[in-house]
Amino acid sequence: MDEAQMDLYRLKADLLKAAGHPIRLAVIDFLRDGEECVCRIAEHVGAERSNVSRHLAVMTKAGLVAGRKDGTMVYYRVRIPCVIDCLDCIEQCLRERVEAEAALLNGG
Amino acid sequence: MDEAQMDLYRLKADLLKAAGHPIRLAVIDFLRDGEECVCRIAEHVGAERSNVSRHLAVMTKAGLVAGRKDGTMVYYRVRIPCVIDCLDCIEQCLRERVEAEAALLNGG
DNA sequence: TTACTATGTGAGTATGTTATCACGAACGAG
DNA sequence: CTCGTTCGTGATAACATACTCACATAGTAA
Repeated sequence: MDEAQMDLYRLKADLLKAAGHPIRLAVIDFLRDGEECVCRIAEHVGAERSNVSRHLAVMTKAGLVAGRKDGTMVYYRVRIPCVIDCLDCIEQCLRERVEAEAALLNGG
Repeated sequence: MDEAQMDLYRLKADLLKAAGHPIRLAVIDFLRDGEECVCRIAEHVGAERSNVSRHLAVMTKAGLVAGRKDGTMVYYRVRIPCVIDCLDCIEQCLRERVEAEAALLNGG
């Protein structure tokens, strides 16, 4: 097991962990169409602002999103465009799994 | 925020969390070309068998992999084919991020 | 039967994550 | 200036995860 290869796995795992929370997925989805302030994000996902702020910090550290300050507001946006595609791919995985389970139940 | 939508986010997050560990990513990568027993997996990723066994249990619960018993051995395989594509997509995200950072350093 | 192997699991410890509350810094309005 | 808003963060508690060791189970082989 190559150590450089293991480092790549670590980077990938960090990215996956940063995305692996329902609130954070909801945030990313909300930012699909453009930037939003923390206040609106918190309202949309139905969580406390301080909590959302921490989730945004986690995603910022992972490079998933980025914030832009404007007065008292901070507007966040998705930083890597293909993250959206990845999440759609995950949803496809979920559908595949559900279909496989259904096939199993039908004696496939 | 729709409750059904939140449930979908929870499912996605569970899948992402199940994949979000370097050892587990190494295992999935190792299983690209077919099934392998726990013994060989543990040897390949350089971790204790009991530890690998637990990681496999996590991934099995999430539906990422599945095991097949044959004598004393248990052979694991990737259960959802498109998981492989997803991970390649994640790697692409990593590359995009690195390029964005490089562009930033070059004054882009 | 005994000896050996492969696998999984209970117990314990260490570490990491999440949510909440209270607070402070930064900014705009008046 | 003061007041209210937005945002982030320290402290804490509750919870989840990861790893190791020792052991149990289930199978193979002699």
